[in-house]
Amino acid sequence: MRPLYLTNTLSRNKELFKPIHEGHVGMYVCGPTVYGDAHLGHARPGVTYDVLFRLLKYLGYKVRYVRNITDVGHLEHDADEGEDKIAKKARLEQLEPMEVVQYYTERYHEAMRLLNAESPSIEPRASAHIIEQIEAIKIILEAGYAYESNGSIYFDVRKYNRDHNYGVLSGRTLEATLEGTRSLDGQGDKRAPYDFALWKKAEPEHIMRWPSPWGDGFPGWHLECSVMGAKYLGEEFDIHGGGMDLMFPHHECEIAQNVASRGTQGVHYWVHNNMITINGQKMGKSLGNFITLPELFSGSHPKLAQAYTPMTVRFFILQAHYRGTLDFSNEALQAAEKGYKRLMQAWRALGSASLHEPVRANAPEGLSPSPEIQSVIDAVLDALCDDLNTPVAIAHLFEAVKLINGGSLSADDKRALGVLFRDVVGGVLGLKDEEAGASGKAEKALDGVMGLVLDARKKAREEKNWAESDRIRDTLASFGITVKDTKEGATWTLE
RNA sequence: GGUGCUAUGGCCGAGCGGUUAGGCACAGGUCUGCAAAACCUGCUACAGCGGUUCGAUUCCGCUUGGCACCUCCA
Repeated sequence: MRPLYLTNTLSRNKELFKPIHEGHVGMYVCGPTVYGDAHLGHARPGVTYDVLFRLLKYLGYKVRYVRNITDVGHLEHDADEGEDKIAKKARLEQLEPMEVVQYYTERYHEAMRLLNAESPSIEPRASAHIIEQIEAIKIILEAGYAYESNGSIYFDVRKYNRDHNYGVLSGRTLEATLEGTRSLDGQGDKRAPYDFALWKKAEPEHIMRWPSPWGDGFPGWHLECSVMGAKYLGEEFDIHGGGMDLMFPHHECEIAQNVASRGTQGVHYWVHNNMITINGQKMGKSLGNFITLPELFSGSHPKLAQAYTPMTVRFFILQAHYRGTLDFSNEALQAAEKGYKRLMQAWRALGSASLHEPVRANAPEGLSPSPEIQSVIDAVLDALCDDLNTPVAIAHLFEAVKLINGGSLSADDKRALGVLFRDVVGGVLGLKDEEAGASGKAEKALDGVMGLVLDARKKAREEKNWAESDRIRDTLASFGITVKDTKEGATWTLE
């Protein structure tokens, strides 16, 4: 099996990936809070961990990929009464909380589907694991690392830090944590500002609530990942992914909870993707640069010069390394769109037969491509296995594009590249040709009609009737159909 | 204030102690009735100041700038 290296936040180093159980990988990724539409930021982990999932499978691992849905809601401190986000939205729209959850969960799934992100193996909901969370709290209480205060349970960070290291992941010390802590609502119940809630007492107006030994309430927001990760992947598992903004406090607290409740940090490799910025700044509702995925795909946002297809967005994300910030701008997206199209065009030139075949996780079998082609193939795979270096992999793919466009490839070279595109571009990077293939009835009809039209134009050209030829081309262009004359004849694309 | 990250050519974005990343844009050329595409060529950057080194964009220090987290956040 080809070795895979991943940057582990715990060590801040690139480490050789070794799964706990040979041939199997357990991977947990922090999923969305479903109280609003998925935004540009969600696309980053959505695509990044999808590629990791696909790559692991390509390498031959059997992978269980768990991505949670946070439907209990987190405390919203900028809300009036520390009201639950989901409950607040429900109040505003006069909906049941679970109705909101259902609606946005489906919207999220649709956005991920459009981005061609595969479904996780398990997608557990926090609300379906209240019992497990209560059990975990009991254990932490018994272990002495939590205390009850006014109907809520808090994690005793100071005590924990005496026995263990609170800050292994983020590199913070307790004092450092204290420095920046601001005074927040409901701090009065805590012994120390850095203590975090395991269980929160529900005020009467709080809609989302569950009974517990400590009265009606809801679980603290760090707990669900600890509990669901252990439930579906075991008390120790291989990979935990999420956004860098979750590193502290969320992931740090997860580790503390794991150690306190089961005596192990639980996670072997912490993988963190960086943020997407807009003109150098983080996206935020208050900054007015908050773009949702539906808006991005339809172009309906003042910051957008045009609509961008899901594959353009995916390609755009893949063109940067996941650990660096990625700056969004119309220019950058437009450049990505062109690059993506060029890559797809080369794929098409390779022969459409290889486009939609099922992926088989094998190296080109029985082919003997030229050394030049083989080295490109190796370079692409090496890059992907080097901490998911998709930009370098793509750079090498463009070498292949040049060779393909150059035309003098042997049959074996073409087939080897066909396998590379099918398994890696399609299978691992998850890129698909948005223009390929007529699938619907209307598309098939258009295909036929276009054949007819181009036939007529061909006739006109043979008669050197340029006026008629150009008239057809210009008219088609006004419908958004671009005609290009190649050596093999005219081709067309619909914008 | 604390913690961490970062500073690359017109734009996006890799990388590295000595070699052209790549994409987009731009310019010239080939091809073409024209256009587009494709192909070829050009554009050779690494914030500033010191240091280590035979040699630094790549390592170290300082300066200046940017960003993120510390508060829900992908």
